[in-house]
Amino acid sequence: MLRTHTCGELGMEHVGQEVTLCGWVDTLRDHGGAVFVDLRDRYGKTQVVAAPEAGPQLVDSVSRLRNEYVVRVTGTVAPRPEGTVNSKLATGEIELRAQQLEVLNTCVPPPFTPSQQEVPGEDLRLRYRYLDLRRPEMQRTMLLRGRIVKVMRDYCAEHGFIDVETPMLGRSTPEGARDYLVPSRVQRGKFYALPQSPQLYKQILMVAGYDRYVQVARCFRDEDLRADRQPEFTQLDLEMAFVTAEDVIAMIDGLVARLAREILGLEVPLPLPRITYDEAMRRFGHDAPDRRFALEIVDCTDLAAACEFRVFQSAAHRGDFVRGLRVPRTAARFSRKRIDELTEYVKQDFAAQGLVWFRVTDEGQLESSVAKNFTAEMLAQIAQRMAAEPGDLLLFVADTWEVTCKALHGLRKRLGAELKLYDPQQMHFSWVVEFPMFEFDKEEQRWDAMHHPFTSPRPQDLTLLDSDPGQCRAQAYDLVINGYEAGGGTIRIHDSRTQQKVFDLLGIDPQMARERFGFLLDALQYGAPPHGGIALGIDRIVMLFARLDNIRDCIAFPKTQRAMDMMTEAPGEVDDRQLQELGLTIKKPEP
RNA sequence: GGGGCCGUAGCUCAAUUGGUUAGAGUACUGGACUGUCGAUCCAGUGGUUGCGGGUUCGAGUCCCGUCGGCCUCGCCA
Repeated sequence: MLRTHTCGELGMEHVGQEVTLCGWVDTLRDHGGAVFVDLRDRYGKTQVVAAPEAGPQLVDSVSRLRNEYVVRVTGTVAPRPEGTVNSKLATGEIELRAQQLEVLNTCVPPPFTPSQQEVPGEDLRLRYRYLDLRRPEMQRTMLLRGRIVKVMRDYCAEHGFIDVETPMLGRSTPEGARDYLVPSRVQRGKFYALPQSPQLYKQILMVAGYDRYVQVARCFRDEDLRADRQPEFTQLDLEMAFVTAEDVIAMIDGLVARLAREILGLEVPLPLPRITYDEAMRRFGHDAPDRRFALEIVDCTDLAAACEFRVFQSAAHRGDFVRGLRVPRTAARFSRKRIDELTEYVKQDFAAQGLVWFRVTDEGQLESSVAKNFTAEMLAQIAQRMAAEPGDLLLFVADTWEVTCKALHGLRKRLGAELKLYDPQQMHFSWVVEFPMFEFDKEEQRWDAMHHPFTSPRPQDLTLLDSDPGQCRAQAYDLVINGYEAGGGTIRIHDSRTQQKVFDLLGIDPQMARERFGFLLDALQYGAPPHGGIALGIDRIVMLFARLDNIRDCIAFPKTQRAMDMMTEAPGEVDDRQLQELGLTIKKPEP
């Protein structure tokens, strides 16, 4: 080792020792006679002093150091003179009296330094990611990520899970997200697909009898990015045989509690709270509600049907819904302009027709530009239904079920943050269960799998497969943290007859099924045990545990919104020779 | 594919609602300084205002296009 200690560990107990440190020059303070260097590595910072006693040559060479030079310093640990102790530094009681300096490497003037206070623009940070990753915030997140993954691995190992790797070069299966494709050289014109998840492999491992499987698995989806979505991301993927949904949920409950305890020092009471999908949509308008605050949706469709206000009445009469939020004690803070902004928001982002609002007066009356369209009695009924109190603001959307869900969820999220209805440090873990098996695709006029086509219906809903697929509920469960889907899983279908039925419903005919999932159907015939599992989004969990609002900050080398790596400039063009070998020609877009 | 925000010195930002020579802090370069820790003091270098067009007597500022970053709808079983 080129060093005897790190820059974060020296203290009073080391005084008098001769030590050698290696690190980067974080800051340089040159006083002419004495020069101070803060030497930084990932463990911390230590002040190095080149004092006149060490000789003019050493002082001179230390003063010629520059930001981010990599150096090796040998010297004696000394207590700092009285009054110069730096309490902001873990090593602030001591300093290293330099005797020897070796410049291990120089550094050209960097576009930004880890020591500067302003965080540079994200494009610059991504381009010079190696500098960005030197920043203490980034190092803290990366370390946290490592600890989280270790807890996950330890927990799974302790519970008998076997870590098995599955292929990255697989075959494209239809539905789901768009695949990233890899052309085959040996079989011209054919393609591998990078896995969207190891779903089918892990089911086949269950058939193989590896009854508890786990993998920290990289997954790829070629879809548009978001703050919480990257084209490649990491899942804690696991699967268990001879289990019910309860068993999987209980297993993850234990993991969540352990993560909360070991990473956040938080005791989370188990079992984690659960609500059904239907309840989530009713109360929160979303299948991954942020339950750190209330602001729940209230249905007023029945009142609307009986009222004189045409917007409400006609919505109710055509089978749509009138639902609203009671925003407590905010009427005074919401000008017409601000309400108009919210109206614009629900129109623009969720295609809602509009927003109907009421302010609750000190006397408990509802006032609004549309209030004249209601009888006093109806207003009172609405106020009562909404549990309105003086000073509240009531917001209503009259639209299809889907639009009311989306718009009110959007409003709820936005108002929750803007009005600071929750402590951003707070963590809320919960489950959403009993998802529908299918959703109806109106454009294609057919049923789609809500989760994936291997999801098992609840046993009591099996008959609904034939009679009323829309009512059929799946043995599916999503882990929700602070309004984010942090993981999701299902009990799978383990008999080929049920599987066939589901394929039929989804319009996957036997031949198609054969071509695409033949290997799985085969496997299911060779003694497949009942099985199920879950995949947790590691990047998102790190993001939430680190209290960040963006997934890129939890990934060492993330991609931009256009799926570019700004450091390597991937994706890049390839040689004609490479294309030729693959039998590919590129159709250039017309200018 | 749609909507929105942003792009000015290496970096972070400012620039009178279109007006003269585009500024500040920091970084960088040189100098001074023996106790600093966001060191301080003095001096200096540094600009195609992302790019292209347009409107105007005059554009960093307004308009159109384009490139890039971010947020978002669609999309993401």
